[in-house]
Amino acid sequence: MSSRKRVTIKDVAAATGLSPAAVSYALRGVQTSPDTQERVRQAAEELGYSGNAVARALARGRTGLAGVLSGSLQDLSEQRFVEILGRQLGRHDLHMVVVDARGEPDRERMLARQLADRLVDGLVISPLDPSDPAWAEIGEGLPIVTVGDALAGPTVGEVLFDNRTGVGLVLEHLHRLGHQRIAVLTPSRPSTPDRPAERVVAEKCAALGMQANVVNTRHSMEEATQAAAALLAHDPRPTAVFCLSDSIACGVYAAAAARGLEIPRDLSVAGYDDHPIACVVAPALTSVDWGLPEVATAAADLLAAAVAGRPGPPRQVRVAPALVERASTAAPA
Amino acid sequence: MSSRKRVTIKDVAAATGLSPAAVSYALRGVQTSPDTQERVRQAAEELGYSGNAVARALARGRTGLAGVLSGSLQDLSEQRFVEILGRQLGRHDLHMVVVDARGEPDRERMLARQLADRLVDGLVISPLDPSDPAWAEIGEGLPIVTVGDALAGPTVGEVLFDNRTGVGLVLEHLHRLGHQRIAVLTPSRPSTPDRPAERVVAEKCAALGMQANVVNTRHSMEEATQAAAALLAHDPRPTAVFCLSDSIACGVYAAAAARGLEIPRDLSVAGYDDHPIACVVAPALTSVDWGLPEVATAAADLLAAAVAGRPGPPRQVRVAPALVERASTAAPA
DNA sequence: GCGATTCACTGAATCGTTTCACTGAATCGT
DNA sequence: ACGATTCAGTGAAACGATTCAGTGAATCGC
Repeated sequence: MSSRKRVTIKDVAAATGLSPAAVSYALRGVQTSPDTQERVRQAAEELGYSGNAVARALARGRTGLAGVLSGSLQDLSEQRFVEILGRQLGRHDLHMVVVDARGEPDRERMLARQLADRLVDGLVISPLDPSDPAWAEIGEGLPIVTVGDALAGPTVGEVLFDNRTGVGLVLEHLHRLGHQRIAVLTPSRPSTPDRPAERVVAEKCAALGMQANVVNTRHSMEEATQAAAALLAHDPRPTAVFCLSDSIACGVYAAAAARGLEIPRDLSVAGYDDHPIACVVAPALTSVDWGLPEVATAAADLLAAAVAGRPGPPRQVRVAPALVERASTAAPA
Repeated sequence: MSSRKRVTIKDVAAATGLSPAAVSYALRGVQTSPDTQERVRQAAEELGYSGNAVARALARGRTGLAGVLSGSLQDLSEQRFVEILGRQLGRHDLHMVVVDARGEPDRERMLARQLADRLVDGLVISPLDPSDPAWAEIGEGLPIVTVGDALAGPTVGEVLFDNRTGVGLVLEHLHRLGHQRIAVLTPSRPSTPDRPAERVVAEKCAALGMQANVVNTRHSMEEATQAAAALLAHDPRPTAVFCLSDSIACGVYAAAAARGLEIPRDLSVAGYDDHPIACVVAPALTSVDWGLPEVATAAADLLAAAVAGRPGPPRQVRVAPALVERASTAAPA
């Protein structure tokens, strides 16, 4: 590609007859006379000089990069989260390194380790497996902000979802409508049956005296469609499906359509996270709103504060869920 | 956070009585005896050593990072593109730095410059303003793969959409159905009226003798909803709306619902990019499929090849569009 | 048994910045 | 006019790896 060599600060120094140190100062407008600054700026412009971010990062001990470790980027809501988070991190001059655990806790741990090697200044993570002891070690050397569940290790900030309430809102809603035999589609892998959200589902169903068939799938619409198809072929068929993401709910819509089931007449469907498309699918999807924009903003601010070295105890932000009742849930036939 | 200092290669060297160089070699399993390697590995483990990615990047001249410059991350299809691209880049041991131009060409140029400062090994970009002369300079020093439109500068690979055909498929479809007065919702900012896709729209409409009202909006569903609301309040109302993304189409759905218009009876709607939700919205959305997974794979492979220094001329991949007719388009009333 | 090759490892240079500790000159207050 | 501050700028030491050139020792072929 580039035939001629990269131009460094030394080249600018040579061109201006200054020392590299002076150039470094001048370019940042400190400790130098205005006319020197102008002279340096001009020379830099002419030579086409544009720093070397890696060298700068090594010297200053900061890369300006924030790691974002998504549990599953296939989920529409996580995609949206990344979009908004990026916008908010940008306000603090941080860029995102986005990596995707794809629902696999092992991969999540591996990626966190990789990123922690000083490539990123901090990490935002919505953990698949918040109880993994590895977090203690990783959080030791790197500012972490966790989103969703509390982490088994030190963090600089936590944006915690009250999943107990969130799950409760949906299950009580379905219970109130008269559903007794429901299915729950969760994005967990079998290897982490202990995820907080799922534990809450089991507890709450038991408390309400509902019979719940909990099925694991992934966030991809395609896989959720398959899982839902299997579920709906079951006899007796559940009267309602609670999906732990709106992406999964979309999969259920597709499976229901394929089977000729009409929502909500033949089947109630509830989602989770309240993605904007919940209003556009038909029938409009009942879901649980967490105020994702505020969540992302809080996460970004917490991380930025820690990266900038602003002191303070790990701050917690608790976000409350709100059930948004739409047209996809009704009393069973 | 971390009370004790970061452990470096020198610490491992001291612990094993070797030189830093030897440790460096041993950890990569070259030029050292097996038992030394084992000894080093063990010491590294005990000390909790885990390289410093920045220092490594400086020494080797590679960061292992690929920049991904999205035109507008609000677009569901771009989000999906990022997800798949990340998966494919991962196969080549590249992580993604994801940045969002948010539809602003100026921001796009600024971000490209920022990333180009050796922070990333290469850049994947779906350009908002492919004709910007700045690309020449940026592409000079950095492997770039462009997705969508050809860039006004050197690249190592191009995945080109045949927008002429893609736009033509939709417009001909609408024309065939009998639509004469249509609206086109594009995500462009007014500052780049010259984007290839839009130019094609104008040409094709003229060729078909259709009257097209081209309106700029953004990829966010909310903004598209507003733009569509204004559009639908117009008298005479267009009989069809062609949206240059499925996200925008979702906005039109919302606006149509708010106005009590039934799709496709009162209004035909066509999308672009064929996101999976096109099947789930109601009525199912007519859209144009580009084979996004293949596009992302091609882009990742092209970039990885260039980053790895494999030679070869800039390869071009042209992808052909396919119209997917669903239930959102019909003959006007 | 002897020169040539391989092997395992070392020391020092390198990557391109930033920053610390100085220095000589100019400016200051008194 | 004199000691004390600022100011603009320098040289060298970080930052933490990789890698080049070199060095003894062991191994090889013959």
